[in-house]
Amino acid sequence: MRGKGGRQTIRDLAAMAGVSISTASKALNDTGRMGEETRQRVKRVAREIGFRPNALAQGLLSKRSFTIGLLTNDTYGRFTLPVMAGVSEALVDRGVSVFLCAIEDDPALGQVHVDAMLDKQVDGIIATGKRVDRRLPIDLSDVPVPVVYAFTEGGPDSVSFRSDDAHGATLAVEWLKASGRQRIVHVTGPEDFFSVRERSGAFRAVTGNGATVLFGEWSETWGRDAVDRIWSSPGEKPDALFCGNDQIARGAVDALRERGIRVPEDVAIVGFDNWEIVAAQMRPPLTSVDMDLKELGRQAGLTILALAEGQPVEPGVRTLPCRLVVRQSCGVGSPKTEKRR
Amino acid sequence: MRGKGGRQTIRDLAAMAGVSISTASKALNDTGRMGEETRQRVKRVAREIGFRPNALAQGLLSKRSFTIGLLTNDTYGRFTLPVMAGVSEALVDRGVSVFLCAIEDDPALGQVHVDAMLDKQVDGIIATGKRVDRRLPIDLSDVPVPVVYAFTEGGPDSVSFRSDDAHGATLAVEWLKASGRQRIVHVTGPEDFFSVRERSGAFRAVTGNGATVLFGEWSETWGRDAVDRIWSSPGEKPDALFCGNDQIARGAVDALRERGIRVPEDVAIVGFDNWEIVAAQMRPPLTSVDMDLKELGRQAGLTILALAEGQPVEPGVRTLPCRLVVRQSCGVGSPKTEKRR
DNA sequence: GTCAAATGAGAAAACGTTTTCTCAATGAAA
DNA sequence: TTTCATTGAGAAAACGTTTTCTCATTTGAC
Repeated sequence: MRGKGGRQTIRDLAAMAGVSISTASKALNDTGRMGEETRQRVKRVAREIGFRPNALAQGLLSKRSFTIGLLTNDTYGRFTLPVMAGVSEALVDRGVSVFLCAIEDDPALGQVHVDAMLDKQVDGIIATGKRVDRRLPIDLSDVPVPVVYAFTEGGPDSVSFRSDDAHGATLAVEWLKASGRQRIVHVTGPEDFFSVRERSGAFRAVTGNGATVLFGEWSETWGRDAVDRIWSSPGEKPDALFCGNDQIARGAVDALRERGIRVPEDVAIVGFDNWEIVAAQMRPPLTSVDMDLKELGRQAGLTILALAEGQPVEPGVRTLPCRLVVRQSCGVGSPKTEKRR
Repeated sequence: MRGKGGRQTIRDLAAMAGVSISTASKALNDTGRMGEETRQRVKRVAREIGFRPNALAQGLLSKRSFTIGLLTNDTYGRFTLPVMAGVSEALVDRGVSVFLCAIEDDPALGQVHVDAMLDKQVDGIIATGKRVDRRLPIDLSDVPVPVVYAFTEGGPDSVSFRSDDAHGATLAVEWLKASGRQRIVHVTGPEDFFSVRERSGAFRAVTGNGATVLFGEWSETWGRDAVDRIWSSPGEKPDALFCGNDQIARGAVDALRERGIRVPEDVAIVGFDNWEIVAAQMRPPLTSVDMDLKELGRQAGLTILALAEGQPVEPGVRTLPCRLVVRQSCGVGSPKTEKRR
């Protein structure tokens, strides 16, 4: 019935149901006036022939395409994928589809994608990236549709979402303290990252003044180097490491093992990002702070939808709480459940 | 000029250029007949006001939306992301945008996404997955638009693309042999994977009959276990391991190091997938077979476009050659370049 | 000067919807 | 019966393009 060359239009439907096009439309949308029997007949025929309205035609008239764009410069997709999943999940049952545009760091490419999306009359654009304190290489401040920023820096007066990294760090430290650790060291990424400063700030605040923070890069190598540096200097050694991401944690655990130091018995480890593919494969599996990027995506999706519908949305930065995903790198005494705020 | 409420339509453009709508349209599309001066004037005004035609209106008329859908059940995006990048790269400068739909393994969700895309009149759908010998949880055999399968099993008479895993395995083995290795063992994933059989088949063919193949799972743990098993059994030890993926390779390297066996001096390692984030962070960095999924995506994109334009495309499975990405896990004597077929 | 061909440009139809307007038929109140 | 409100349903306009027609004017050949 379907299939063969082009879909059924409302004109076909109207003919089959023996009504006019306008009546057919009104029947389907539960608007207008007509006999109940007529309305049901149209609906029944529609169901039978599998009629689905052409969204292009609807969009032309309604000025709503039920389409949004997700712009990202995060090539690996490590941050973008969860965000995308959240956006999609929030919007799919409202009939909204998502254009994904990976623009690397190329402004020209970005412009091409943005233009293509605007031509297609997207109802809004969500900008996302790989770093919360950097802008995308393209200026979205005067595109003619609403824009929401997620995990990337937005312009002034923009609506943006990011995780509450200070909260994440606090969760980690409190967990370590609660499991009896006294001397916690924070091994993290480059200090010019906003999230590094957020996390280390909270770390210092919660641990007290003296606590050590080591800044480096986002790599396993740095995790190993940091451990080497700590354990080859004199003085008391830490009984816990809070690492700035899961890769650093991985490097640290490897280096500890090589030194014959046991995790979690001698040293407990907490990571950041909860990058499943790393955290869960480690031995022992890594307890890690999850930024809940999917939820962030969900909220960004709902917000862009609200904006598209003309609802007012307060500009500003919204931060979302983190979660601690407990695995075995902090000891087995700990409950295995997740901890939420 | 732009921005304020709604974009300029061709009607505005025509008025500003002092011509009729039809003349404006023909001027922009270099069709129809008119004075050269008129044509240029229209184009100039269009440029000045930044006119861009509404793709919804164009699509309504032309039956082409310049939009395609990418359907995937690969949640991590490990395979989907490179494919997506290739698709997008191939299509963006032809004005085609891509809907990304992650459907997990949920048929109902898949149907919702497919329906939404069809409503939006996508010109075609590319189906992609996480495993070459499994179907998506939804039947695409009678959607009314062209479908191309990439890195997932397509129906009979479908057009599909996958990497030539036998070729990849051959590349790996020949590289190891060329660098003087004699006793190569293949440590790979579960035998019920088509790609495992492809690779191990080629491995056996190239190494000669006696060569050992160990089937297991796709994890670091299995890589470690395999090394333990090999080195704790009696007999001559291998001087090279060809691993079924990069995670297995990683586990193997870790286990070897713990045994004091040097990589690459004592044992050379080649991985599969060239998953940058794993392969490049390892120490030593891992030489790995790259399935060139981006190229696969590019070709899928071009193919779906051809189909959308009504060009005939031969059904069947197309396999694409792999590349060997040489890093340091096979010795430094080897050239540092990539090897292609 | 006549006629055919070429040129320049606009009118109108079409794409598939939704929405507003119109109108005839029905029913009820006087 | 007349009048008026209500009901059911269709006609037409609109959304922003592209394309096909039509037509008046100019050009060129004789």
